[in-house]
Amino acid sequence: MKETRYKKLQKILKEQIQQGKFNIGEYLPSENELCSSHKITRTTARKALDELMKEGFIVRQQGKGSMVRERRESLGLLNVKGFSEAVGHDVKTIFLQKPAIRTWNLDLTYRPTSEEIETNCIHFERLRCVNNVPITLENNWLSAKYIPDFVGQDFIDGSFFKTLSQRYLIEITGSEQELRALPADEYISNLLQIKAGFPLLQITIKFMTSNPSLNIYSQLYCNTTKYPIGNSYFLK
Amino acid sequence: MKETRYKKLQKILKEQIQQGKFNIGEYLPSENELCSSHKITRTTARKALDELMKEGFIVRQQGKGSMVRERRESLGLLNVKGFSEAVGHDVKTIFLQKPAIRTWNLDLTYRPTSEEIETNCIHFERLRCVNNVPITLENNWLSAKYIPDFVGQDFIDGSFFKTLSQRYLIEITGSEQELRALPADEYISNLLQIKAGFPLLQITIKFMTSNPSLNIYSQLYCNTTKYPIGNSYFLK
DNA sequence: TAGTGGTCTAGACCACGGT
DNA sequence: CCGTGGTCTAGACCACTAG
Repeated sequence: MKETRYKKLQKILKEQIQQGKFNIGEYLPSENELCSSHKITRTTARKALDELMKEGFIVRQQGKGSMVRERRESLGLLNVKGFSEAVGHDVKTIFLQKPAIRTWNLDLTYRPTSEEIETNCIHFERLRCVNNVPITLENNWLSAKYIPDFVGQDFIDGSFFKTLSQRYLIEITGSEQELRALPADEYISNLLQIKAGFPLLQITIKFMTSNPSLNIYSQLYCNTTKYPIGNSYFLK
Repeated sequence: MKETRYKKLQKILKEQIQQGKFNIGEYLPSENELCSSHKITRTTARKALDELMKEGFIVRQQGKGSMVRERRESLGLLNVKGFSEAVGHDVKTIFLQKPAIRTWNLDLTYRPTSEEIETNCIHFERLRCVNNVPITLENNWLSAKYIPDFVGQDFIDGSFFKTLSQRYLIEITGSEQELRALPADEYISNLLQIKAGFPLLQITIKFMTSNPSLNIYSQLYCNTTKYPIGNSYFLK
């Protein structure tokens, strides 16, 4: 992905927020200050701030400035972020099935395109644990066509999305989700160490990527008792 | 709310999409065409298209154009849209408790600010039905301070958000949500005509508005068996 | 009144898609 | 090759906030 100027600034500011150089409630430098310190125009600086606002890092107010927001300590923005971005918890991942070529044997709301279904399918299954308690069961399917040599290799930093980005230059560009509350079946209740029939949040996701022919299909089952799924949304 | 140029264009295009002047899969006029036909610059035209993309109406692709997207026929984008925007269903709303001044007696994740808690609280409870089947129980709390004469009046077109917008010029600017799967308790299971213990999707929402001192606190219990909650998200 | 973010103009160059 | 959207510049005026 092209490293544009606004993305560079966005990344710098995000890291500074994450590293605590700007604490919650504090204000980022003003747009004009960012312009002169980074030798860019306001349009570019605003674009970076717009993106940070979309991601929920800041709120902006006319006449005041760009204030760092409290990002709720749920399991983070599940939308397009990876699980590993969840903060403040000891998060562990266990592969129940490592990535391998399998059939498009999925029972999902979002069906693969006919183009995809003619290709090989990569599938993997992971169990996500928080503080050593299994919280989420995750299944993923995607076409093998555009990601050669994907199976057998480890993920970069354990992150699927980072691997796609750094190794294949594929970025997530959007998602569609459907949410259901369902009783746990036998298989899942064993894995999540709960009683069968216990209510779980099922999240069915289709991730779109920068490659229009490549989508990622995921299905999650979440035990939301201790860690509800968080989500934030800002219009302007 | 100020009617800026990009908002005018955004509104025009959105209505044209909703009215079917541009069908799914078709392309909107190019940015340059919109510029000349509306006598604006590309910056302004792009801002309108950016907003439409954020709302999920279009996808844009370099070299091709802005294509009208299929908006899933679940129960719509529950994020910031009202329930009444759900399409393709016979939706009915029953007030269990009409808007009235009550106490801030809520058991929510998102707590009112200390500023809000010193004001009077308006509360109302609604049951939303699809095809005459009760699907969602909804509770809402908000400060009475900035919306004089709210109680006792009917909603415009039955829409709470439309009433806020048209009668008080208050717009929704963002939201935070938390999602949980929970077993139905006695009260809710009666209302939704399901067995006690049946899994429900609980959505706890804090809506932020254009008035920084006014937030809306909502809690929903959804029977997702027939109508899952939909949600889409696009980055650029 | 000074400084902030919100909107807007009139250009420019680039990367991508299809011809 | 041309038209598309993506990025960027260098300005301008406005509305809002706070001292």
